Amino acid sequence: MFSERQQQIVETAIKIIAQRGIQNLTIKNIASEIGISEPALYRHFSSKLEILKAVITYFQIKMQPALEKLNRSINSLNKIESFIIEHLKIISQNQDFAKVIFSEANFQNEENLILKMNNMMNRSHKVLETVIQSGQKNNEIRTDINSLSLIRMIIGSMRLLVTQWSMSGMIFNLENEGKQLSDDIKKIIVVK
Amino acid sequence: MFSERQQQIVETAIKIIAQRGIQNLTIKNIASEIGISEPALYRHFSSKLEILKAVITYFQIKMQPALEKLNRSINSLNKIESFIIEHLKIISQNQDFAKVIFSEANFQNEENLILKMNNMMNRSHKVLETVIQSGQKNNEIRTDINSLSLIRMIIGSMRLLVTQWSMSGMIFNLENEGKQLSDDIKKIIVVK
DNA sequence: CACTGGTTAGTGAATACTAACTAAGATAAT
DNA sequence: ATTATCTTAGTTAGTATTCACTAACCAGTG
Repeated sequence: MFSERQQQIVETAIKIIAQRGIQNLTIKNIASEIGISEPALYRHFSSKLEILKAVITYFQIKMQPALEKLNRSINSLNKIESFIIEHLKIISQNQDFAKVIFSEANFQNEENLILKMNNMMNRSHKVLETVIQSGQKNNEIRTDINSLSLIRMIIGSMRLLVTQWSMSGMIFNLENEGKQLSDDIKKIIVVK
Repeated sequence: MFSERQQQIVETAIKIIAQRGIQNLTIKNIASEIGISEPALYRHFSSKLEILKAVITYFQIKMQPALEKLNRSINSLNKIESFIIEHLKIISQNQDFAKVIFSEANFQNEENLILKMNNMMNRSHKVLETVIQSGQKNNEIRTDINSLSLIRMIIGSMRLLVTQWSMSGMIFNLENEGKQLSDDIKKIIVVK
């Protein structure tokens, strides 16, 4: 899908956004970070917009395993734990992701990018929704709470955790803190 | 604190960020939206950075009442409900806020702005933390869940709700949806 | 000898900000 | 009360810099 050079460009773009903000994502900065000239970039992407689209696609590819692994659990609560832990594992292994992935606002002014970003998010939410609803049917997850609220609490707290981790300068261990959060979420949603 | 013109500039800046993204927040765009010339802006703010600082201060001022009103309740659960509802009420009355206020990434490349934004957030979290901890002492809020996790679930779900509202084009009623979320949160944290 | 992936040199447009000037109103001196 | 001066908030016309992107050329590889 992406050539090696294209991958390098996308990774460099993410790095620049993470470290210096989207305002500093310029063709010149990407090129000089890689060590090639500006026009050389255009041999690999036809425009800056195409690079941004590729950034989102790259996220999608990288985060995919977090959605697949949860099928290995049968129990709904374990699936939810897996959903949380696997997402956080990938993010903590790709630290630059944290500053960029949940900042929809970064891409806000390009219709295409919003759509692409929304699709990615929605896919993720849909997976969690399915897990929750089947868990409620199986009487593993309490049914006196709206499933939409549960989704918002789970994904919302995950996202906030990542934001806090990123704003703190990655000062704490994301996976450990995620395990604690996941345990607390399980306690809260389980049928007693 | 802010002159009328300064207020108008700040409000226009928020409007532009909300509608066209931070990349389109230029002195020229602010000026022409207001109907004055670019240099006239510099009579009111010494630089673009000062305008962005003022944007954050403006948020702080506007959101302040949401933190004050919760003291009118005695019950901890009601305080939490008030925390959620009052925040959402202000945001739904200032729709442009939604796209900007929770996007820390927008201000990511200026040390001063990150600090200012973090302070604002932390103040808000501290208030909620106090409520939760005193609620746990009074046996109104369950103590088998880490208070930090509770904070993350409440604020995280609130933020996600606002993000979804904003990304959907404000298609649903934020306050109603917030009431539902708040009810579900109360159910989940109350001691039974 | 064509293709791939580089180069140098440049373009027009946009950006934050400045210089120099001005008209209207407030304040102060006579 | 009139005149002189200062301040405020605006203007037009610029500046240097940066931006995304292009033209034209070139060296190595199959």
